[in-house]
Amino acid sequence: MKACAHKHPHQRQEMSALTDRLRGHSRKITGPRAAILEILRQHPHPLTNKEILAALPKGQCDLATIYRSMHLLEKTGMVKRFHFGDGASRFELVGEGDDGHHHHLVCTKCAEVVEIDDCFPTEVEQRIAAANGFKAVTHRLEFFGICPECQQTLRLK
Amino acid sequence: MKACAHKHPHQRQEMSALTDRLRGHSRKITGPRAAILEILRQHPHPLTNKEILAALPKGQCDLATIYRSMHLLEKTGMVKRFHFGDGASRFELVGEGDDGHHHHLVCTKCAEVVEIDDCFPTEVEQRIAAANGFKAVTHRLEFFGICPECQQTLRLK
DNA sequence: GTTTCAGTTGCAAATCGTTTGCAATTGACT
DNA sequence: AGTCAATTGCAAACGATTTGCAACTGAAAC
Ligand SMILES: [Mn+2]
Ligand SMILES: [Mn+2]
Ligand SMILES: [Zn+2]
Ligand SMILES: [Zn+2]
Repeated sequence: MKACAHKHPHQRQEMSALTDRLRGHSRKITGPRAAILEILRQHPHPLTNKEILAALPKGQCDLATIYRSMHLLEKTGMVKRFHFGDGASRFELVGEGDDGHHHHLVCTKCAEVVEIDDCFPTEVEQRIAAANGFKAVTHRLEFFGICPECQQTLRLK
Repeated sequence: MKACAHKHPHQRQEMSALTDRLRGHSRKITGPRAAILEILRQHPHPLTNKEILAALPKGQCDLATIYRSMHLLEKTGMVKRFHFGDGASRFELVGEGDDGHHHHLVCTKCAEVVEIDDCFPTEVEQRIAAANGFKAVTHRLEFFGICPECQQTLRLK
């Protein structure tokens, strides 16, 4: 029995580990980047760029810089991009060596997000890939519903 | 044994059936709407609004009208909206009585789309919903990979 | 067939998330 | 401290989508 070999989702990463990873890609550790990483570190859920901006000490960093930073972090595999179906991309820190693949359960009323450990069955995915001659097949999967609190709210109306 | 009771994916619908459904929602059958429905009828895959516009006899209808029509058709349950992760929404006609829930396999190189019949296991989804106290849980799921033709192309480079 | 009017449309302007050009700034190395 | 490529802020540009508004048109009612 393996003891949690690789799936430690949402374990807060050390800031030094993060900056080391950036340096490893020969990138500068700038004020804005450190601030952004700090925000991501503190939030174990996907954040939009605007949410990151709002969480930042005001005037700490321009929105355009956040967009550029997220591209960089995505390219270096330090964050994973998620889509919840509204227009905006959301980003979450990814553990070293992890590819960040996982899924969420989102409340369609209040946007609460729950991290989900289940994944689409590999065998079925492989069968789908093979049946259509596709290679390197992966998937995006998100769940949507009404959270307990919003069920309450609805009942009262 | 039931003979294909409800899942007849992508069976081309009669235009009259479509206009009847719209009338059923007390909406006018206008030139633009008929033209849009005709395009959707002919395409068994999700289309962006811009693709619909391009497929339309030129000048047949304004892009804003297509956006408005897709909202209407979505609200009345005649089309289903899909997200492939690029900015744009895509729409597909939904059979009468069907909710249109299904998934796709998309080539990340050439954007070819394959319709998929598999779905996320209901039992697992229910377990996820129950474990988190969520109600009315559903999911969005799309597969991405490299299609046979693009595998060829890549090999040649 | 004509009248009537709410529903619909085209067009332009507005909005939203995101990208980009550019000149000024700044980490990291010497 | 000096150098220089990488980085940033700011404003303009962009692509998808929405919206205000005046003109227009199905379809129900005469
Ligand atoms: Mn997550
Ligand atoms: Mn489809
Ligand atoms: Zn998965
Ligand atoms: Zn499904």
